[in-house]
Amino acid sequence: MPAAAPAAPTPQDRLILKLQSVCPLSTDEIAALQNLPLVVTRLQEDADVLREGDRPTQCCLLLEGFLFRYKMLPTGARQITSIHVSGDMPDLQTLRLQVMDHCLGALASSTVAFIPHRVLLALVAHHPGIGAALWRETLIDAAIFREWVVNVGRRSSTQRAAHLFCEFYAKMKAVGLAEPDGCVFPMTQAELGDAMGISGVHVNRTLKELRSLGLIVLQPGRLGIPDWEALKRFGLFDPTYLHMASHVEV
Amino acid sequence: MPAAAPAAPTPQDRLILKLQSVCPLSTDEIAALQNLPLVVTRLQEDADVLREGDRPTQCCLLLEGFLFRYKMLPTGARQITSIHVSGDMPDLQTLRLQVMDHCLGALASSTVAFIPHRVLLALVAHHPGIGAALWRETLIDAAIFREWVVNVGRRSSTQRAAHLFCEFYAKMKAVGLAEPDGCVFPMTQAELGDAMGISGVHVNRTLKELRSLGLIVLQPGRLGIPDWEALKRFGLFDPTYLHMASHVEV
DNA sequence: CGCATCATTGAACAAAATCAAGCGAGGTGG
DNA sequence: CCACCTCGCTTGATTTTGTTCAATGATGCG
Repeated sequence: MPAAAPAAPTPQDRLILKLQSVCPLSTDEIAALQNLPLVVTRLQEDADVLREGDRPTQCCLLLEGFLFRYKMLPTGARQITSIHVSGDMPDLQTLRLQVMDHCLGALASSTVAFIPHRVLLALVAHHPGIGAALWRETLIDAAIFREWVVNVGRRSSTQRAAHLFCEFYAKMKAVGLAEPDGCVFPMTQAELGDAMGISGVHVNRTLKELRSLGLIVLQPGRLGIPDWEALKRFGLFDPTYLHMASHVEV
Repeated sequence: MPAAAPAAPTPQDRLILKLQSVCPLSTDEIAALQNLPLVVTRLQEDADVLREGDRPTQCCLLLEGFLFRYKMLPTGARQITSIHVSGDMPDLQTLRLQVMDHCLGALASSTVAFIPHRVLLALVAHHPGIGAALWRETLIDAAIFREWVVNVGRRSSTQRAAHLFCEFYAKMKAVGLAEPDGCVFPMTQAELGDAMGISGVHVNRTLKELRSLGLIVLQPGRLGIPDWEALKRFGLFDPTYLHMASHVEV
């Protein structure tokens, strides 16, 4: 038997941390979450977790990697509607909305933990605080969608890209996955285009401009941010809509 | 004392109807809703119910008229993110998100009923079914935001307008406010532009084209839809994302 | 090495913004 | 009553932004 290592953070711990960053939890509630039965699964890059029309019976908690939500148009065009990092539960809404109106896929190879609806519903029924925290999670999701409508509808392509990078970096920082001058970044230019509502070619020119302004250093797999304040200013980024706990700094 | 008229529908009734269209309610829960204390208020056109940064202590139920949510950019540009009809609670998220990250205004003169957070929170605590229904309401809200991201990001301006009209008509129909060939329509062309992420001038040309295709008949205050199926087809409108009760037909 | 994917660039074209002007209905005050 | 004003709608001309098509690098991997 191996010697007891310093307690590795379990998937449950990650969920507890996430919910506590949103609402305080009681000892009882924490204990209940500790005992949550989870099925941990590995996802290939580009694999779909859920497709439009699916009626899932479980929710997933993203442990490692990146997921994203998107819709396909009959024309073949794709619009990405959100990007998710560790700790997110991107299909939490299926607890109350039976049928998926969009797809959920893996932007990079990722690890997720599945929790049956049955278990989550029981948890919410017995622990109102957890229910409140989960509800709040979905409301923050909605706030981010609103901001994306603004981003796609009313910002220039350079501001749009800057704003997207700001949001991504802020989310990464909030879960401790960012360095002071950048973070991992999993999106290709084509994917960025589908997220910003512009063509891939135009993404390239847009990034070129941001680069020439010294606002970003984009290498495959990594987003470098030499001057965070400057990027925020340029993208007119106001993190209020992320509704982060007051102790998280952006 | 006036003779008892045939029971006029109270604001409470409207809320019950709305929630029942989303989740079945128990007799107990219906009784609790019947006794909800409400403050009915009249709003002028263009009046704001809430502004960015506000920390409201009540939610509003739209009884009559039209509200809309929007964000102002530092540049002065505006993006409308949703349009609301009778029965909607467009600030329900304030129950769990203390600070407003956007504005809520009246598109036309309207009547709303205010319910204190305190009362709603007690209701949710004692009646899980009502909590589930309210949560679901906010999730449908989020689903509509997702569709707006797609609309603004990936549809041509004509499809975009057609899709917006489809959504509006479907929502009006669901609350019994539509005729077979159209409905009241409260938006000016400038407001349409701010909802679709295009300029006012371009809205005009877009509408001209939809009109010339025989898809809409737009008079001030009214949206005429000569051929609903044709409009749906043109706007690639799939109402799944509205998550309406199965008995509502679109 | 050869293939696949992603990034990059140029050129022609299309969509939409901007600027500018005019029209028409409704409301107000002299 | 009518001149006048405002607001919303409409249209043309010009410029900007972004798309599409096409081709070329770069990189990594079996």
